[in-house]
Amino acid sequence: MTVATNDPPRIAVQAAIFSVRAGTDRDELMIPLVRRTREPFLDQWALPGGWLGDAEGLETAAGRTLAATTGLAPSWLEQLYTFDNASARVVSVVYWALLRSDLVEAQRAAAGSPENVEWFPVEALPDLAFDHRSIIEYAVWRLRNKAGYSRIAAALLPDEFTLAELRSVYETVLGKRLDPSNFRRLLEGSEALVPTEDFRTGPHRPARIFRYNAEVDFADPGPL
Amino acid sequence: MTVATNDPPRIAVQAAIFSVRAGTDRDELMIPLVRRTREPFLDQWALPGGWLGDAEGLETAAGRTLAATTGLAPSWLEQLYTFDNASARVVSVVYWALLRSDLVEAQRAAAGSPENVEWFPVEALPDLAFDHRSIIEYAVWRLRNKAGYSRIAAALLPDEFTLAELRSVYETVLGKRLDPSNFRRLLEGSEALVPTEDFRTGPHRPARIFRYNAEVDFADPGPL
DNA sequence: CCAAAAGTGTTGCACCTACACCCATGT
DNA sequence: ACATGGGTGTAGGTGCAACACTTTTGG
Repeated sequence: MTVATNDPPRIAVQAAIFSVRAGTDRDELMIPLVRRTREPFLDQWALPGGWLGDAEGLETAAGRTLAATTGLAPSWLEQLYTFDNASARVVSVVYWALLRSDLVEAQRAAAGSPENVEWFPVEALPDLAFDHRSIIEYAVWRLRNKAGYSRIAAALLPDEFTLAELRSVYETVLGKRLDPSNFRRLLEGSEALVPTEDFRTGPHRPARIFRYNAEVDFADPGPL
Repeated sequence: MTVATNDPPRIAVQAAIFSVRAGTDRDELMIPLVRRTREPFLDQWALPGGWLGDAEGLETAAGRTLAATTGLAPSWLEQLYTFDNASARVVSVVYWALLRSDLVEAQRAAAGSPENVEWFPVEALPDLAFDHRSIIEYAVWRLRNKAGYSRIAAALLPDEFTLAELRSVYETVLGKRLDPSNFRRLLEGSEALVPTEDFRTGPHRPARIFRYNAEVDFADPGPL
């Protein structure tokens, strides 16, 4: 692919999309990648994305990419960073997103995966096109970071969940075990969760089911 | 200004540039703005910026804007956010930067301010073009935030400084008074500063002069 | 009765805040 | 001498991590 030196730069939008998958030991943080169908990096895995459409907003374009890749709307979507590739005359705006794991499962069962899309654990990525590996690492860093002071992890779960399920998400995202009792106290003190009257049963004492407090925001003001 | 619907979007780069100015009571956080010379928002104040040049990198363009506005190179430069204005067919990548206050003073004394550039305290901004006011508020939020866990504030001072001078910068950035003794302990425990053998004299006990420890980074991995 | 997870209580440590106090200089 | 800021010491409080312990279910 050759580009005339004075073409105006084109604008691409890409998305690092995260969800969690139940694993045997602990859960895994998963990300969907697409196999490239053209040069450069033909047949390599890459972040899903596309060109910014005429009269299209950046976030809209990111949502469109998400829908094309997963058939779903994100429960969280935030801009990550804007990269330039002066030699290729491309500026690429990368977003990161969270999807509810139950919706991902349902969608896969119903519609299967689109051609050329595959989910990988972030701990075991294949070779990636461009510098997409370091972009993903940066996105993971942001996710971890934000999980510390915000309630984002909730966006990976259904509306209703037990504390153990939520804790498992945090453990997956943060990559370390958390003390159940301390975790409970932290969240019960935070106003972020509302207890329901329902319980999840199993071979153990029933666990109370919670939902998010819709009043509570996800911290940090955002650009606007 | 009218734009054909199918023009490719143009890419603008803007910079929110910060420095501190000694005030009578406490110091002030200052930001340079430029008066617009064309519609829309003719004659209103706005963030300095310009179009991304052919084959120019984003950060390079931000540095160029900085030099044009202040005649200086920043001691800190970081991408803030990318905004779109679909109706105007513009995508604008905003950076934020820190300048050493001594260099700003020296430059003003030597060369004066460029035409149409004026520094304002962030606490007393004029009416601004576009949504630049909220962009500046977001940049201030990021600066405050980062000052908490990083050593950025140092980028606003000369190479050598006393603890009181550094504390004053933190107080300006964070907008609150800090306890001198606790501030000292915090930084002395952090490895971020290296004591020199010099002292700053005045009508009081001489204050030891410090410099930054070049080994210490400014936290957070950045996108690459 | 036992295993397993839910949920409660308690203790200790680390860190931060506030503030009392001494030190060294210029005027 | 004294005013001013530099610099040290210390006591109280807050929050978190670790862990012992009780509770409630299914098998």
